[in-house]
Amino acid sequence: MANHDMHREWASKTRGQEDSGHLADSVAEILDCAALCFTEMGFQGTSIDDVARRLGATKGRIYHYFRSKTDLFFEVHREGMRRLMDAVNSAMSQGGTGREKLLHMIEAHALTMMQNTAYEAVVVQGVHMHRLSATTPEQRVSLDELMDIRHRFEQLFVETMREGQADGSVREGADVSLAVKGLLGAVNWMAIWYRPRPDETPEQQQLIARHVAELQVSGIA
Amino acid sequence: MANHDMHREWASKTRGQEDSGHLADSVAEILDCAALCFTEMGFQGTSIDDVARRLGATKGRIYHYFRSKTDLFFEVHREGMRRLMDAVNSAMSQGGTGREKLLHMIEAHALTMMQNTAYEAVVVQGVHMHRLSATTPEQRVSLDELMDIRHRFEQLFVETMREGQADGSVREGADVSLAVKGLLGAVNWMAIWYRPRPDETPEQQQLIARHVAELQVSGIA
DNA sequence: TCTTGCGACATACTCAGTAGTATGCGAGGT
DNA sequence: ACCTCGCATACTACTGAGTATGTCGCAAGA
Repeated sequence: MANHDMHREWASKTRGQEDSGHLADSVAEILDCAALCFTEMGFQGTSIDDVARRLGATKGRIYHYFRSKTDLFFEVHREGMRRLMDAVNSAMSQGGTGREKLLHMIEAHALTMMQNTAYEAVVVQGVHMHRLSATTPEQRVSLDELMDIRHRFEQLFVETMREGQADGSVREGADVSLAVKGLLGAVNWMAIWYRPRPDETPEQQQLIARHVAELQVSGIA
Repeated sequence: MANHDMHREWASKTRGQEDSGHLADSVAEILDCAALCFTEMGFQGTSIDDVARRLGATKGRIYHYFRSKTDLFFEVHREGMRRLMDAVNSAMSQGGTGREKLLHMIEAHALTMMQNTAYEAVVVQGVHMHRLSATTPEQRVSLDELMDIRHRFEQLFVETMREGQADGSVREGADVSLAVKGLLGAVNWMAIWYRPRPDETPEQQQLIARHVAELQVSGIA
């Protein structure tokens, strides 16, 4: 019970300023291992013991910081979304026409997917879970919160695309909402097929990301 | 063991000509319910008892026709892929330039996604599972087989796009493989966000499908 | 007509795995 | 000397896949 409150405090702390202790390291380490396990074996397919084993520890350590398996999953998801948001927000705030901004946003999104495969694969999984009715009452609150963030994320693209239509850099007549769902789908799907080559340089990653973004903006014809 | 062989025979029968008995109905009914359960609660989140309950029956009925839960899942997946393949193959065989064919193929794919939400959601889930290392030796054989079909499916798009580049209807310079992964991602992502409106007519569905296809071919700019 | 066999399930188990808990325990700070 | 943090250990209770066996109806042969 005291434990329980501590977790929540923790969540807000990490979201705010980084605590300069070993605590943050320990939590981050757990999140990293959890992200890998969830990515490789899925949420239900991963047992807490799996994560613990990967940590070289036992359940005790995990349950000391997280109330439940679901809580752990959501925290990984949240971190993944945070990284996505940061990257896209940053790209969006660098001026240009609507079309240019959109291009940079998609590119940033793609690059983040490629550089955080584990976390972002969990994010994609979480979006899937939204359909899933199999959630306890309390978990649904967390899920809804995350889906709200997800929605705001999507709105960033919608707004920028509308901006592009206003300044003439994006063609009119297209259903903006549908177009955004399409391009986000294309990028999110990278979680399925993209695997970093062992010798892949950041420059090569950037090239792929740019290519994906250009295709979504300009099409193939 | 005799049971086991029966299942396999069965699979080939259903893939060939329809048997005009109650057997096919019973199996199809199970597949339908399983597709819904897997879609709503995920593979691991669905218990055989869940499927049975939805059928208004018990485990016995399911295990009479399927060796294991995994087998059931794969059979649903296979059916979903079959429907996709049929639709896309049919669209591809209707002439036109490479670009036109590609447009029709994407449209057919999208429409199939919208008209078979449960089965196709399972297909998407199955593609996810390919990453998952958590599969028993024998299951991996089935999974690999399905991934092979999946790969041939993807190749249909790749070939058609190359055809389009040859006849000048698709622009050169684009990485064909990457482009195909992008557009397939956009369409597959429909499994996440698309829900048929209660009063949605087939014509409206067709419009959405066409729009999605056009966006992928022409881009937004 | 009887019965014999089998197909199509239902019932009643087993048992391994797993989320979550309760408690122990050493180290470091005060 | 004590107390709390940061875990490890040792449970519990339950779920859920798979199995073994029973049962009922029907169809074909004798």
